[in-house]
Amino acid sequence: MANIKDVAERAGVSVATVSRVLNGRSPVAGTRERVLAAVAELGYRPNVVARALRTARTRTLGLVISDLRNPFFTELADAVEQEARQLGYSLIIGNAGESPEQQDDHIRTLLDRRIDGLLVSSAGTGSAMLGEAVATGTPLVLLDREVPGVAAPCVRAEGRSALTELAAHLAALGRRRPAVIVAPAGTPVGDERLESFRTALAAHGVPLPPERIGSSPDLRPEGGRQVMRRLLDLAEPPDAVLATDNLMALGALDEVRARGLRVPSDVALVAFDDVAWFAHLDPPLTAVAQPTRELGRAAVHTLLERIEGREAPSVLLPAHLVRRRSCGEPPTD
Amino acid sequence: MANIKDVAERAGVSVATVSRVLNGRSPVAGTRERVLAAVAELGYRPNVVARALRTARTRTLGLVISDLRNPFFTELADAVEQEARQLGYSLIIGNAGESPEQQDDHIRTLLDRRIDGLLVSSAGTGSAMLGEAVATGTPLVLLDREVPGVAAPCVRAEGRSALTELAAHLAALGRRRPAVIVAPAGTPVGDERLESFRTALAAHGVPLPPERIGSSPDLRPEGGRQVMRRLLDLAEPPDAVLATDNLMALGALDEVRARGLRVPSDVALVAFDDVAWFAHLDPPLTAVAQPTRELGRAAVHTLLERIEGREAPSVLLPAHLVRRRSCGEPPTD
DNA sequence: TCCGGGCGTGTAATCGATTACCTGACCGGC
DNA sequence: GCCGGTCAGGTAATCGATTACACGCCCGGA
Repeated sequence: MANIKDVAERAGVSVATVSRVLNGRSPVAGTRERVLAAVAELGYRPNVVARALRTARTRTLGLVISDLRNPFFTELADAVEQEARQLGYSLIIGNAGESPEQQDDHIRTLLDRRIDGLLVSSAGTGSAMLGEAVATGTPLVLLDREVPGVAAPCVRAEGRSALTELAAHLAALGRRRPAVIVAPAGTPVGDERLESFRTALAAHGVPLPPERIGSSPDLRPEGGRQVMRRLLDLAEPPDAVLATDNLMALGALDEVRARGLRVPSDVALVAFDDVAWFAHLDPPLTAVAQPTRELGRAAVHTLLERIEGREAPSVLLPAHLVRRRSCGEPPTD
Repeated sequence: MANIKDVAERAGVSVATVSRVLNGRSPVAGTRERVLAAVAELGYRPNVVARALRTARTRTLGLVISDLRNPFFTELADAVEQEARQLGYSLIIGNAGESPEQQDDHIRTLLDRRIDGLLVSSAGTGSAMLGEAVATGTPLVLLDREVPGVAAPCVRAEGRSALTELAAHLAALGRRRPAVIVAPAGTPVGDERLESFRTALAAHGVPLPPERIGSSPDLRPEGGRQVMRRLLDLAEPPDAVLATDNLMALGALDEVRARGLRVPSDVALVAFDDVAWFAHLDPPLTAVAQPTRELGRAAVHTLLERIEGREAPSVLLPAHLVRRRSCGEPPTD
């Protein structure tokens, strides 16, 4: 592959001039054209590696995602990638698969590659490498999940208003015994969603007793199914269940069906994260939709602010309720 | 961040010695330990960018995936990433979103970054940049989709045996009017699947007339739904439908339900690509499962062969039928 | 005692760009 | 006619590693 020296020789100028032409600096018309002609003839493309070494900027961002196979995170990763590319950055995606060790492994690799900035939707309750990242001075922005003790802005959605709407929706439909399937203990988002929902229900005089709150062992269908099993075995089983993650909701739905029960007539089901598939389930699932694309966009912008040395606050975007048929009402559209 | 010179000074040796210690060459015990101690004290990590410039190897692979939001490709990307990482390579994923322009954009960027090798599951019928990649001498391996005119090995699954099994399965269940929803015209995999299925059906004396073959305008649910609409409007509607992609199958299912018909009693439904969600649909979908993990693994290995300058043949792995309930039989397990 | 070989380590070139600094040409004003 | 300013463009240092080559030391054999 041709390098800058080849171009310089062909155009009869020095490498400095070639570099200046390509970076839009001084040269005059005649020289400029000769250089551009040489570039075109040789099919020259600057070596990004060499440039990165010299300028100490790789124009690459890193994204460590907690679980790429969870469709919510797939969408989020896609949104981040698109925004990054639009702004001239490449993105290296690492999938932690909900394992803190793999997450650390990825962060380590990304730091070694001298990425300009790092986005992390942390698996588990955080990890040692996050501190290391901050220590090296690599700009860091947390995505979707807050990590206690890590000094970095966090970009995520808040469910308060959507859950308020949901509580009203359920109350209007006469559901009086709600239950919640929450993420494994210690996940901050899960706790927040639970509390918001409890508060919203209370406003309608509907209680949320401890026995109708189940913590799933994992963020996968099987975990959701286990909790749903326990809930349906209750002497007074719930008439509406909110799962705080889309995969857990799927497992919960499996359990309902396995018992020959029906959604929504026997029990209403609502999920967090409105993934594309929900519209194709039977019945289509009512869901709290996070603004995925905006989250990705905001995350990249926040990170770029930090890369350019500016302070950047955390971002909280509102989620909203998408009413479908899993609570017993016809869809609004 | 500390560099190799800092380590050398601290250990009282030259940079060459540090490099040799870190790369497992000559130095003797005493020196070696002093260097390692200095490395530990300074928290030194080699600068991958500088190393890549010098050695002309980035230890990075590129993957351009046709549509990251299609769960089949998400799984495939995940499989590729895991295998690459295990072998000491990072992976940069680019999502083409089924657009040849975006695909070219990504390939361009990846070549500029001097990745060691490129994996592409090409969107559309291929693109100009694929030729460019070959021209630069960057090792290239095609994934899932063959591209005519591009001289590169292709790693994919073949459905012949699974479709033979499927034809027998359908025949045994008394389905005599099969139909197929194929990918947009010109997609080689789609054509192959269609022909394999036709041949397999013929062995059971079941015809597949042209009016029961519908080509979808895209690889998304809406396209599948449109074709299904046409099929169900036929004077003699099909009693079994095979969709050659998982998203088209979803749309087809929507149409069946929208008409108040049932799967499998009114029409059987089978999809290509066994994505995790299929098991959670109602009824769980029978599917032709591609060996995703093995495909990813084989793709990375094939690419590494080429990177090391060896010839590598194309790889064809067998898909297999996963029987669930969407054709009318209870699941085998 | 001297010489050769092997081994450990240092010196410096190199990868391909960017960029600070310098040079020389040209022009205008006095 | 001389001097200073402007500007295009060249020279060379630099980023942080790897590695060819050279050097010096030590040891063994003649």
